[in-house]
Amino acid sequence: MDRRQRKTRTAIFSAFTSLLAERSYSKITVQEIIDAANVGRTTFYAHFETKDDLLKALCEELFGHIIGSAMDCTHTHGLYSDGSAPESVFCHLLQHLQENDKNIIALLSCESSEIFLRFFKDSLNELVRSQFINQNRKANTDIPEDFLINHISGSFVEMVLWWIRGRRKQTPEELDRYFRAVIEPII
Amino acid sequence: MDRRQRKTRTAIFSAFTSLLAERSYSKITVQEIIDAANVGRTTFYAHFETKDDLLKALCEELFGHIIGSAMDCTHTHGLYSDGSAPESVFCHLLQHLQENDKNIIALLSCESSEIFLRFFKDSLNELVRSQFINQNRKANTDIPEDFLINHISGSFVEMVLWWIRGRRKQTPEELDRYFRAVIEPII
DNA sequence: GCGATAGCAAACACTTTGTTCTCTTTAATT
DNA sequence: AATTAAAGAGAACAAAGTGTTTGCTATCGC
Repeated sequence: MDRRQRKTRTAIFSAFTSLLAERSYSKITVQEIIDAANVGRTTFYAHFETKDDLLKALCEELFGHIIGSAMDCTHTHGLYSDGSAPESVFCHLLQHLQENDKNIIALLSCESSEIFLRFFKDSLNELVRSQFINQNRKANTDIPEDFLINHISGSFVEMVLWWIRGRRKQTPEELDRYFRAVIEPII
Repeated sequence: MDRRQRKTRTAIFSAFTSLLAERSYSKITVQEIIDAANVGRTTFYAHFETKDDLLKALCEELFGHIIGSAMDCTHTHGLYSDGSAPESVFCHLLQHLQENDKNIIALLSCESSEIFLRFFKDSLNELVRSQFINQNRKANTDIPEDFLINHISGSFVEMVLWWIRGRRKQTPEELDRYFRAVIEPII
């Protein structure tokens, strides 16, 4: 990709992220993004069809990265399968968030955080599902697997939301312990 | 309240609900609501300041009712405290949803369902918290109560979302059983 | 029936959107 | 360094949506 293109793309993403820290997604106008990013109107529309399209692109950039890295992690340690392994995928994910790559914390803290968390949950659901396939679990066979998968990814995302709303007072390791306490008894 | 006022209010709510079944919240315009409800522009703005204001009013009408009824329920049976009581608050809530009063199912099924579920979760959180206060629980004292409250209301809402996305194939009683299976072990 | 209140319709100023045009700048390649 | 193709800037545009005002009519509660 052309150096200029990368530059504008970054400028737009970064302006958008800044604006999201102040205002809700629905209240941000394309014009404001353009002004903050210091690009021409035409340029914006050459990169993204609409504001929604920009949001989607940002989400893909954010979570593609994080989930990809978590996927690698599951190859060595599978979910919570082996009891007391300190390295769980969830802990890894939380540490990754903590690092705040691409200002992901700002986006998950903003007024419109739910948009991002919903996107996050969808990606996470796939990850959890892929791990559920080859796993020796407790005899919860009367509870549908699909329900459990949703429960795990759903409550993980709700935990992240809780953590962030509470100003992230816990370390990823603490959070991981909490999460284990509510998830391990049922899988 | 004036009979005419009630009539327009209902017309607007109902038009808004119909539109939400087709299109996402953000793509619905005030003009469309006005046309669908067959009211004058001035009339709409006499009732609601903005589209967001209308949404808020609708949510309050919906969940005020449901949560209020669940509150009564918790007076007799407290959450899941007494082991195998068939009447849990959660089951009650699910049955209430199933009745589809005020077309709540349509709203929770629509493209913008998350807006409503988020509102639902906030109300639910209060309900769960109020029940947690006077309750003899397991010795999970090293896990913060606040975390557990969030986990319970969060995963309930995620379950409802899962249920609705899966076209509500389970009965409220089945769902309640699933939910018990993942919640009772930890409280 | 009467006064008060709610609703309607049209027009309004204003904002936002997405497109089109022309012109300038920059990158990659030779 | 010169060339060419692509990218960006800026202005202007129609179209659509918002929220308000004004003048008039219909309806409610008493």
